[in-house]
Amino acid sequence: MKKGTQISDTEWTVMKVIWKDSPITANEVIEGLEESTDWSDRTIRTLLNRLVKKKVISYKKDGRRYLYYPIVTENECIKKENKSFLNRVYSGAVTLMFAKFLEEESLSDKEIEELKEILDKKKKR
Amino acid sequence: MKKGTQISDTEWTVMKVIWKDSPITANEVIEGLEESTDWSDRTIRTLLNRLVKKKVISYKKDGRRYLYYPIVTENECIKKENKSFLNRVYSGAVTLMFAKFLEEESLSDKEIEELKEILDKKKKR
DNA sequence: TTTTTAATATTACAGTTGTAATATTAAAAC
DNA sequence: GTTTTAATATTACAACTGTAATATTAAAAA
Repeated sequence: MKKGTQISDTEWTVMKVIWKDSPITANEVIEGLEESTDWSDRTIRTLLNRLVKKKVISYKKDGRRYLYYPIVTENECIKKENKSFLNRVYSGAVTLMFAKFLEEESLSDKEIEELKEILDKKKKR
Repeated sequence: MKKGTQISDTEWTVMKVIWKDSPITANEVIEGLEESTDWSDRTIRTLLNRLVKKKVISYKKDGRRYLYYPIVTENECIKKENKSFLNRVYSGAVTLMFAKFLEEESLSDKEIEELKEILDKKKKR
């Protein structure tokens, strides 16, 4: 994936399937999205092609099918998105962002404890 | 702002200026962005027009100038973006998102304490 | 070997976005 | 009142997106 490359909304949806289980055929991706979307199989194939063109995924031929696999890790992409979101909406202010999310998201006590632990670990180092 | 309306990257940049100080003239917005961007004044006027068309802002005439003001609050927009980001990248998993951000962002001990306090308050209710 | 079929490749098409340039118009200046 | 000028309005244009439809081709079936 080139430096400035972006993964669009719909492309993210496809990538989640691929990251979860690859190598994967087009048909398997299509199947994987059957329940959660109402996209035509054509649409999903278009998205696969675009992701190849963007060098986010690649493929190996297997007979007449392609086996797609990611060439960028999910973690890399997440980090990019994190940064871009944080800047776009919060001008980089992480704590403000956390506060805003906590305002609206309902978390269980357990989740809250989990987060506090993460924070503590963060502090120690 | 209609339900499905999106505010683009560059539009967000403009909106931050308007939310911070409105009513505001086009020239004031342009001035406000002079340092932080290298956009032509033309570009900024285009963005103002688009924001009006999207009903994110409106204006009152003042002689031959327009005084722009937001008709959607920053908080509303932030909430929308939060939700859409959380779903796009994390499929809605807040704690995972927090964890990922904490992995890469360096926070001061003070900030960490601040966040823990927010979490505690959250827990009590 | 010819036909069928299931993959992939190419093309479509309108709306959005980034990034302006040009045109029009109303207020100021003369 | 006519000219200048500074605002706004309209137009531009390519890349990216969402959402497919059609065309081509290589493998399978007959």
